[in-house]
Amino acid sequence: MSLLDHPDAKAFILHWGEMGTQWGVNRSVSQIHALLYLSSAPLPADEIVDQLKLARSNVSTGLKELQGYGIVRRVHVEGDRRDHFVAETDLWDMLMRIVAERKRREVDPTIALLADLAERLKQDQSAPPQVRERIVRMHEFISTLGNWYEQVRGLPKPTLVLLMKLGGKVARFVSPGKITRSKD
Amino acid sequence: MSLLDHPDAKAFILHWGEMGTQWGVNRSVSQIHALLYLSSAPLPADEIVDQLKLARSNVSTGLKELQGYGIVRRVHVEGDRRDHFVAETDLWDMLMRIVAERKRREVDPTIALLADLAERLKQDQSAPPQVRERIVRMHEFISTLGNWYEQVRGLPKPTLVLLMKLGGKVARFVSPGKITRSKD
DNA sequence: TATTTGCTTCTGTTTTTTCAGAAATTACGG
DNA sequence: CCGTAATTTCTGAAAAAACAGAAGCAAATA
Repeated sequence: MSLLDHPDAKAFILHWGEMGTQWGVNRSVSQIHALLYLSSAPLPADEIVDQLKLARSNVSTGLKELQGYGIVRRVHVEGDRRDHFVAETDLWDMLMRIVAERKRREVDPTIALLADLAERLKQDQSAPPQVRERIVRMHEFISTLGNWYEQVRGLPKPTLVLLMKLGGKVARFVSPGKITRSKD
Repeated sequence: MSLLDHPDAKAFILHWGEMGTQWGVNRSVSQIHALLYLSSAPLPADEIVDQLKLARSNVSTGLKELQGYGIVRRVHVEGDRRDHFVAETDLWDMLMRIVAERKRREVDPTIALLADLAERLKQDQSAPPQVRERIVRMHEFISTLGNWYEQVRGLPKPTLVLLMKLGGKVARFVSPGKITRSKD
């Protein structure tokens, strides 16, 4: 029996698909992800074809994409030749993997380009000062974000969860003006 | 003289445009944004048309979109009937505005839907337990992220910058196991 | 080793998005 | 107010992306 027959599961899967399109992810890909996320058992590609009414070829491509993000993996099912697929169900892990991959694909190349431009502009006397200054600042800004991310993603998950729950209260430790020094 | 004649400015603008497309933003829109970001003076729409070689109509739409994000604003230029436009140059403000707007447009509706589905599923005995459980967890997860964001965005900018620089070191205050209690 | 089964890659079609130009509307100056 | 300049909205064309089905390939079975 298909998950798509449950109106709520269906609503979830369709919405997830639309979400994807808004963030530059193919609709089919995010629908496949949503379906696997809700599924209680590993699904073979054919099953996904039937439920989402997609062509076999696209399901194949979509699964590859999701595996590239590391949020879907192939599993072997006893006595079945076909590959089966399951989605990551730990939502922290899922988010972290998505962010990591998008950084790798999109942000890192951007930082590399900005570094390059900033470097060249520092030499170039003929460049309009505004251009130099603003590209340099953009480079610094995105690099700073990148460094912050690299540090935070290294923290153990329970710490992250704790920090998240703490919300704005972390600010108490770093009231500006009084620089908090760690006693190493 | 056009900014597009500077190879570095041009590279920046073109790359910014491609970045946009990857995150679900129209290429023209992000190019317009990049051009305004680098520009030393407010630009009228015609100027943008000339430099980026876009149709006047699309520049109009693009500017409206950017104003919707709050990262471009109209300014009046002495003795010129035409509207002129400038981009936000404080990158923190820029980022915060983009995030705020995307949350409003895409995340908030998602949370609303998930709340709805989770609510209904708690009643529904016929629903597969996996479906109920996972939709509920997704709702909790995204809501938690949303709450965290709402708190953090309220912090003064200098505090944010400080926290960012602190990076993973904030973890020292919240070592798991030892729950940090605030003394209110 | 031939045959079936499952998976992927390729190709042409369909759908969606982007975009230019025309038409319409609004604001401004005389 | 009338005419003109500036901007926005509408519409159809062009470009890009998504997709289905076919063909190709690989692996397993017999």
